[in-house]
Amino acid sequence: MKSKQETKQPEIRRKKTAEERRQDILEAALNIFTEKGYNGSTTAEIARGAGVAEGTIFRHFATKKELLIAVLSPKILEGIISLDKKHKDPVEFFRCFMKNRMEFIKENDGLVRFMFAEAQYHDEVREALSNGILGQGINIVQPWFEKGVKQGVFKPVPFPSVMRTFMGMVLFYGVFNHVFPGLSPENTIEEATDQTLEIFLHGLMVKEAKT
Amino acid sequence: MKSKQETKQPEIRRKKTAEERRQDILEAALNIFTEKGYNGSTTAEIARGAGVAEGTIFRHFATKKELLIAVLSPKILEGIISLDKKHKDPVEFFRCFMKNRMEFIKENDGLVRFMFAEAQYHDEVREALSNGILGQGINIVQPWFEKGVKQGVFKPVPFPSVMRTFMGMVLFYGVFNHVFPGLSPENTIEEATDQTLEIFLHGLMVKEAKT
DNA sequence: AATGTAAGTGAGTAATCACTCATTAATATT
DNA sequence: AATATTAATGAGTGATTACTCACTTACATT
Repeated sequence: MKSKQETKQPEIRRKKTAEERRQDILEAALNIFTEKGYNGSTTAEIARGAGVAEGTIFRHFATKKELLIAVLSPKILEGIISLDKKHKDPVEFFRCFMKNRMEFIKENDGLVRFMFAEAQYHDEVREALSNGILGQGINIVQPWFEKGVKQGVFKPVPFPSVMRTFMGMVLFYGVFNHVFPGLSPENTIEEATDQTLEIFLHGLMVKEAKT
Repeated sequence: MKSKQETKQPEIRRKKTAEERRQDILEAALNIFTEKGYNGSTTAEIARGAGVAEGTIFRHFATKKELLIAVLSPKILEGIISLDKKHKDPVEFFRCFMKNRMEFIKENDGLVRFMFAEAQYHDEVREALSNGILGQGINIVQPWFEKGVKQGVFKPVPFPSVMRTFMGMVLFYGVFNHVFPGLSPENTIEEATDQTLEIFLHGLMVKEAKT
């Protein structure tokens, strides 16, 4: 009789390290969270997605909320830092930065929308976003903006407004395409970036039409 | 013995019309939804907020989701239409429109954030938003934009990009202040609008710095 | 006053949820 | 080989959920 060996699972035990299991869970959680939202996702579904038992989740994360934080924390800074090149002038910097950000958003579209959606309801998400994105974002953008102002190429608009309009234009790229599909049908990232940057830097009005 | 008269509720019965009750429920639902999100809100809590029994909710709305739709539907168009004045030129129109929109968002901040947050997860919300806001928005904005292009005051940027950047800047005003409080500390709507409009119309760069 | 109808109620219900725990198994240590 | 440790399991649990329904009540009609 081969009862015990065959009736029980023959293969699903430990073939991965604890860390790998953790990553499986995080990955599945991210997928399900972004699709259904935090409160709309169940730990059972996440377990299924990760290919583990539900109890396993709680061995790695004390609560569901802790799982949420763990999912977002690394993602919040990811991609922010990748501004390695030395840019010569502020305009060049903003061009690269916007292109870089919009590509990131295009690729991590669901994640970005999820982060800002859940930030509405969870203090922890809001704080993580605020500390991560804003903190890093300011550190990177503000010096370049101020340099541009000093050089006389940028207007002395208050920096928060610059940051706000910039982020709004860039972040809304993902939201817009998701909520209003069918619009901007064959807009490539390059075109979208160029047109967004054009408005951000030079505005919608033609120069000659000065008041 | 006064048992039956006193143990039961002495006063809470019909003093309002069915329509008034419905409005009470919608109002309470809106408050609780915007605070905790759709899936984070319970019908029990909404009933409490509206001062009715839980069963009463389901006499007016078949399901919780139907309540969500009923909450949003009128709000989606509200305020959109209030562009009654005849504007003389496109620039003037965009100035008024942006000011109008940003005031609306400032006042209905929670609602707006809620709509876009839930649009991530519910097809019905997305469609309502898409049909309502975009449909009406395009009808209003596009003619003015095209008029401006014909007059030579606006650049011939593809309209979707104009709409997207405009909406992004405007809508993100509410999100920004909520997610990143402490920034732009004493920014009045007027200042914020002016600075946003400045960037939208003329861009961040000074004119002389033409390439 | 009697009766019919529409509105409101809240205890009840089946389903679902996040989370637990006793048990089992895989690895490390001796 | 024996033992200890760590990881994984999934049936079970109490709490919570959206929704129901038998009943009560307020009003309108006669």
